[in-house]
Amino acid sequence: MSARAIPYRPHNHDACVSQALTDARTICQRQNARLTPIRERVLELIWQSHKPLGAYDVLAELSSDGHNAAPPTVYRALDFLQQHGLVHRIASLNAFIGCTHAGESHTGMFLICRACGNVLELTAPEVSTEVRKAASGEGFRPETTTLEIAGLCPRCQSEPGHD
Amino acid sequence: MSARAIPYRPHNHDACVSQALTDARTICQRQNARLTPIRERVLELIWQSHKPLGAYDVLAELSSDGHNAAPPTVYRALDFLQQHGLVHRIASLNAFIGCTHAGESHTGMFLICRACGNVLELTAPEVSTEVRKAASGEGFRPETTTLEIAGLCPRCQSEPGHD
DNA sequence: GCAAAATTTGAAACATTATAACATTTGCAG
DNA sequence: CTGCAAATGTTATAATGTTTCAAATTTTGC
Ligand SMILES: [Zn+2]
Ligand SMILES: [Zn+2]
Ligand SMILES: [Zn+2]
Ligand SMILES: [Zn+2]
Repeated sequence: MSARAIPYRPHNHDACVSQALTDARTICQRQNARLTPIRERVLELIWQSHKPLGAYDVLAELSSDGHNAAPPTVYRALDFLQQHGLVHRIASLNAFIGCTHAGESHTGMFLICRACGNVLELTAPEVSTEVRKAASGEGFRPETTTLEIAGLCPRCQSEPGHD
Repeated sequence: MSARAIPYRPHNHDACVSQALTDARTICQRQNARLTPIRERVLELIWQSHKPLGAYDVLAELSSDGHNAAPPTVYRALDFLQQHGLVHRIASLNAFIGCTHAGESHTGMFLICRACGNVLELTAPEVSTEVRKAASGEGFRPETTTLEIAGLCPRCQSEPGHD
């Protein structure tokens, strides 16, 4: 819930992870939700980088932990984490990423670099406002928004092939 | 490429379909693309309603046509139709829907009714503008936008359970 | 503490969506 | 006609996600 690093550039990512885990514990406590070991481990795995991770990638990591897990284990953990706003699903990639605005009420907008795979989550109130306007212009009552932008991140525009 | 019907309400849908097919023929001719029988049939099936259709739904329809099709047949036809801007894939549903702005350069925004399943495609320039602004504020160069809004259409707000 | 209830996890099978690889056919240019 | 490229057929397989029921764990009421 403090200032966020820019995923596209090298940074102390361990700080991202431990911040995310700390935030998650706080949030779950506030919501009387149980952040069990499996759930916490899945969150940690999702946060292993700023590139979205597929459910089966998580599963593989759990297995190499020695944990004999099946797909429902992962999907259940991911459902829980989504429900409590700790991870987001990127529909265009069938993959999951840690929320960088956990605890804040927000509608995520995701900038997905097609070259390096990193994803930046933004909150863009002006976008949300225009979306709401467009929807209500049609009499439509919006509930959930999926907004994913694929393109090139600053770094991949200037140094193709990094990472 | 004329005025569009509102999917949420009863309308002469045959007119939607024949308009879509006519437009498709024109567009493919202009682009020197071959709208083969299979591709045209898949487009017609996709247009059978304003509810997105899964690839395997299309496959099943083809089969009941007596056409002995396999998944690649459908996915190839859908790829072709997408490439030529005749259908869109709805990422949040893993399903496909006919483009109502074929031939116009546009970025679709989809209003998806979670009750009746109908989808309205909009072009919202203000939304696109704000998205571009938000992206360039991060130095990001956007290429493709996925914008899908789930919620309740006007009809399902007032008459729950129709259709 | 202790038994009943609710939540969480384990495990096996299955369902759905999508692609890979290679053979065959079709349309078209020369 | 003939040869080439595009399109389709065919089979198999990969990737993603769900259902179902049993077992274990945690919470709750007493
Ligand atoms: Zn980081
Ligand atoms: Zn990048
Ligand atoms: Zn219609
Ligand atoms: Zn509706």
